[in-house]
Amino acid sequence: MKAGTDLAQIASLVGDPARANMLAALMGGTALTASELALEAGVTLPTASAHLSKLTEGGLLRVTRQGRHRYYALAGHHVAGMLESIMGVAATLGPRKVLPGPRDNAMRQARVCYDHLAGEAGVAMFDAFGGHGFLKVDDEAVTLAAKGERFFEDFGLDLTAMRSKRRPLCRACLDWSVRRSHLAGSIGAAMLDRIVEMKWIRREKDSRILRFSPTGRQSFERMLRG
Amino acid sequence: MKAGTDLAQIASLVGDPARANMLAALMGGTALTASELALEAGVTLPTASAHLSKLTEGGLLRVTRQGRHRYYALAGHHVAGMLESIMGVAATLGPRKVLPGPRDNAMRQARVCYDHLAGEAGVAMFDAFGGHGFLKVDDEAVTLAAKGERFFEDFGLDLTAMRSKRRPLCRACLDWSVRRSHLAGSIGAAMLDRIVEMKWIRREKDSRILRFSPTGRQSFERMLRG
DNA sequence: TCAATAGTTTGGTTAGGATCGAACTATGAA
DNA sequence: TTCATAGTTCGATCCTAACCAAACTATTGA
Repeated sequence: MKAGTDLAQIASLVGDPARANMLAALMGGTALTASELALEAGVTLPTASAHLSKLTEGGLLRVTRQGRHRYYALAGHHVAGMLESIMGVAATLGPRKVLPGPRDNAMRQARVCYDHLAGEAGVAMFDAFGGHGFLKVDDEAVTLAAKGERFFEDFGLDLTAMRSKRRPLCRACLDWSVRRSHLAGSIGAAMLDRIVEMKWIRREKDSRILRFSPTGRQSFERMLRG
Repeated sequence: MKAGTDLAQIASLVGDPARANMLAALMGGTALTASELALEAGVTLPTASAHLSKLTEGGLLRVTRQGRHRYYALAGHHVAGMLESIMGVAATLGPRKVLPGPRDNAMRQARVCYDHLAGEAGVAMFDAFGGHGFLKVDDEAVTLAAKGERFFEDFGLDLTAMRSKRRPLCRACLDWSVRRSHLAGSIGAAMLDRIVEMKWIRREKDSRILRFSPTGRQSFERMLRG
């Protein structure tokens, strides 16, 4: 009985379309202001404000005030993980009836899943790392292999710093668009950071879509080949 | 926009207290009839019936007819996983104000989480397996070690059969009651089966609670010591 | 100090959906 | 066949919560 109440409380927060759209927008990983989120959800500012209070009250969002702006972000990885797992269930409900538009296609190719690379590019990267023996993949269980340590360090990641954090180094995250796994965890996040830093990929404004630059795609594919 | 709609659709199914209670009851892993679920949720049969149609329609439940009974169960592990992840988020929202009753205490000790052992006993088992080097644990990433293969085979599990399934062998599942991980995946499920089979533990009727027999607890602890 | 922008609060409207009783269908038992 | 039990469908009621407009507060800039 108790468990059910808790379940319902959290789920009902996500269960409203306006709020769900806000949360989906925040899956992009960047903090957004109340007005941006109102626009995203297609409601007026007052309505958005009420929703945002509920979400923060409910522990799903974290808010930081900056001057006359209020930036909202997901409260943590556990929330992001929960949202992805809900999307995962949604994705199993039969293939989409509507044909994917161009926007959806871009999403399917490469997008950010909270703070790491997802979509076909993410899956390809995950598979390549497994194939080269950088990661030891036992379905959902992923561990870093010695060969991988060298590779990631060479690529510019600071593994020792990451190990000191509580967050797991590698994690498999089920991709709702492709129904296969991509790389999450702190290495996943750091890889995306580095790839953006090197300008292989550019984040599209106010969206989860990632766009490869022509040379970036080449470099990325060269990396996958090892 | 699209992602938000999907999110809301699934989440709103879980977001109703009556439905959430039904789902929580089904986390026990056993299929239940419509009347049992009505009782569990505290609603009349007609209401329950409506909810159950929505849940099956929505792809969260699977129903099998048996004579004049209809047995409902979770549609799959992805649904169970989603529910646990929602509970996980709920658990982070500050410690419970109300003191845990005796029922809650039993739950906290040992319960079934869909099909594997959870609660303090589950966490203890997970830690022991990690400590003995049966499992290699890198936070959430868990892999089976050679030493573990021998152990589990000796304990009576058929690993080769499990490997042929799509389900991962080992997975860490965050325990909402203890805020630490326990063992899920097919090995987790098989371990619970075996432990019940050997009568170390007995499932309490119509509940997720597991009760150790006195000798069972001794054997269990002996196993943990290795 | 005044104007402009960001966000919250208040009050009133509306719609969706949860609920139940009563009538109906289906399966099993006598 | 007839009765009992399991479950669904229908119709009506009721309540919550989402929504917006307008008024209000807070921060920045001039």
